[in-house]
Amino acid sequence: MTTLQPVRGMHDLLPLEHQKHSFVIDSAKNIAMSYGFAEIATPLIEFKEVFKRTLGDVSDIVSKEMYEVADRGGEHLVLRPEGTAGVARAVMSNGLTQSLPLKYFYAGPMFRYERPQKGRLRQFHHIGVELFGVPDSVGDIEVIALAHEILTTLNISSRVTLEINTLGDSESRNDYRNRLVAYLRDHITALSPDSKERLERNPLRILDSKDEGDKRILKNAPQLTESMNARSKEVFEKILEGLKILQIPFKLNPQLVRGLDYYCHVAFEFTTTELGSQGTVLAGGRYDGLIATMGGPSIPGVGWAAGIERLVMMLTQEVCPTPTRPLAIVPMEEEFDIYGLQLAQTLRKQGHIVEMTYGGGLGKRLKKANKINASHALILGAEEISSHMVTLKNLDTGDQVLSPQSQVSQLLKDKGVL
RNA sequence: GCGGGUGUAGCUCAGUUGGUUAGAGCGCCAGUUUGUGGCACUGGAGGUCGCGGGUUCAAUUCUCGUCACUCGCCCCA
Repeated sequence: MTTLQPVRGMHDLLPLEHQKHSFVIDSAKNIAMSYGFAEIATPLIEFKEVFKRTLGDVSDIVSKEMYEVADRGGEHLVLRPEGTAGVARAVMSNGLTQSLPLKYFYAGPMFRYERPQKGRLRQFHHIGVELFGVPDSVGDIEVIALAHEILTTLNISSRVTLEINTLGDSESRNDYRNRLVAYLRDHITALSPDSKERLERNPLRILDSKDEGDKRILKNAPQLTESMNARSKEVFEKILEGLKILQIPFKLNPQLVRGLDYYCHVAFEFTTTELGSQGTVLAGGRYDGLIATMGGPSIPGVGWAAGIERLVMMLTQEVCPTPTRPLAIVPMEEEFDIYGLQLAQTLRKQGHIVEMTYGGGLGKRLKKANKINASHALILGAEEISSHMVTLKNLDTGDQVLSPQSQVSQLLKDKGVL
């Protein structure tokens, strides 16, 4: 029995669920394309270095959450834990840095060796966008506007809050980091065990600690804004101004920081209270140093990623498209099946969705037609076949008419049925 | 990685203070209906009570372990 279980934290996507995933992906992709973003796909497996260098050695993702595989040549490979580093790698591998800007959309599975929960799986799915080569705030604004539009189309933007903050440029960020560490060192004995450890590895993350004691200490801690230099402040102001003009509501959150090393300047998250402790639905920011960190030229970038499973959990019934009802081919006897297949083929070419019914007589097959939620049954008995006719039965009203096979498509289209 | 909860039919859940053949609703299959489905009625299939060890004359029930899911922490989308 155990071997029939899927691997922990990895789920099958059955048709009902898969439809929702596809709906999210297709909606997002279409909107992204209307902004000029083009779809890209990178391998699921990369050299470990790709993530180690970009995400930062101290991040949990790199230090303990990567699925590692050694290939037969002894290379250290990993299943990708996120999409940005792979896309950045592809940009360089393919020499795409020559014609900027680059605007990419991607969707696909990611892998993290974490303890599964609702909305947090070991194999999960992201959609995301990356914009390379635009240093100005328009880039940030546009990318956030794109995110907002996708969430609006999926009908979840009203149940989500855009939280936004700036980490400043590296000068500002380093200055703040030093001041924060100095302050916290004075209070180290009162810090929670988690935060004591973070003080060494990733002090900025202490800012969103949920520990009450930590929160008390942080009340008097130096503020990020105090360390912002003039340019960093100006850049951030411009972004906020742009969001206001585009009427995208946001909430400043000075505690919002990023776990991953490559972020600078703006950081943002669309969060919800509907998903328990997995409140972040879409998150991103600017990563001007990323390409350079990987050994490429200094090319700025900004982007975001969203968890498809989390988006799917927030979908409401109304937005999910209901699949078009099929037409059911109902041959009355097995020997007529082949005529049914012929008719089905013709109708599909004319744009209809057509399903065969398999096995049994008329009664049984109508039952099956009903079960697949067909709108009409196309009945083929001895009489119909000898005269090239078909009985078209409306399964909602029970009405039926005899029609020449060659005219049944037109008949349906006249009634508005595809 | 740490702490708590849960696990009985395909699904949602009853139940057993440890005792013979473990139940319901929905779903599924068949029949009433061999050229007419849905509704109704009748019948049927489907469970090693998550898995493994321990206690006991006897374990689905008590106990330990394990796996999965779930809630919180960590982290993150």
